Amino acid sequence: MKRSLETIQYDKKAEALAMYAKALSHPMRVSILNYLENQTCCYTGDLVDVFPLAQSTISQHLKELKNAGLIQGELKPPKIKYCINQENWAIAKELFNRFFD
Amino acid sequence: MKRSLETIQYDKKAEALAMYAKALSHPMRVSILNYLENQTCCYTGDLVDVFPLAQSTISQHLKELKNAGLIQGELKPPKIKYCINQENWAIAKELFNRFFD
DNA sequence: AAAACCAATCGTAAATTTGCGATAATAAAA
DNA sequence: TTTTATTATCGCAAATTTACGATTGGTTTT
Repeated sequence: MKRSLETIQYDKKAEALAMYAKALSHPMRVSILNYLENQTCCYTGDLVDVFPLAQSTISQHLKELKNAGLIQGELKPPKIKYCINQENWAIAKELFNRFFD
Repeated sequence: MKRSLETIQYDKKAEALAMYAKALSHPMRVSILNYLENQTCCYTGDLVDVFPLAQSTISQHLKELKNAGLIQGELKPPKIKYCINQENWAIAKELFNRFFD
């Protein structure tokens, strides 16, 4: 896109909130997080069984959630166990709480 | 994108949360909402003065927030006064509250 | 060492998002 | 009625997102 030359500087909290919101902006990713909240943890394969999306697509969504810091993966060869990252989860929770007054 | 033929059916609340999250997924839109929370209401022109983005771009962001239901516009010719849509705001707040346990 | 298992990454394609300038639309004011 | 003020919309271009199948990369069995 034709961008302004200088990158716009936004408020740090606004940027952080937008970052987490972006991670939550797809129903599949919200569903994954809901699933994780109930199951405590899960493997990629569990999600592939539950949701009608290709394994590679689900893996991509997991990657985005991981990049946003909302989940973390633990090597449990040959599987990978994903859990919610409680620390960042709390940060996001606080951000949204404050945002919505 | 190459989509599955049948559209995937997600949980209604997951879809609603994702919809609101999408509206919040850009720092400019978060900034607009922060501004609106402090000022109660504002005109498009106010935002054009405050933020270094083209008027058309800001108008587009406002449109997205309106489509998501988070704000509403009141004709105040020749201006348009934007306010937070309290009803939907409360719904979104509740959704995020529940989501983050 | 070879085979099997599971998940990440690559390559690709289509859709969507973001941004801008230019133009249109609407209503008030002159 | 013409001009002015304000905001929305259009048309375009670049970037990003979403999705898939195919391939690769680690580990563990065999």
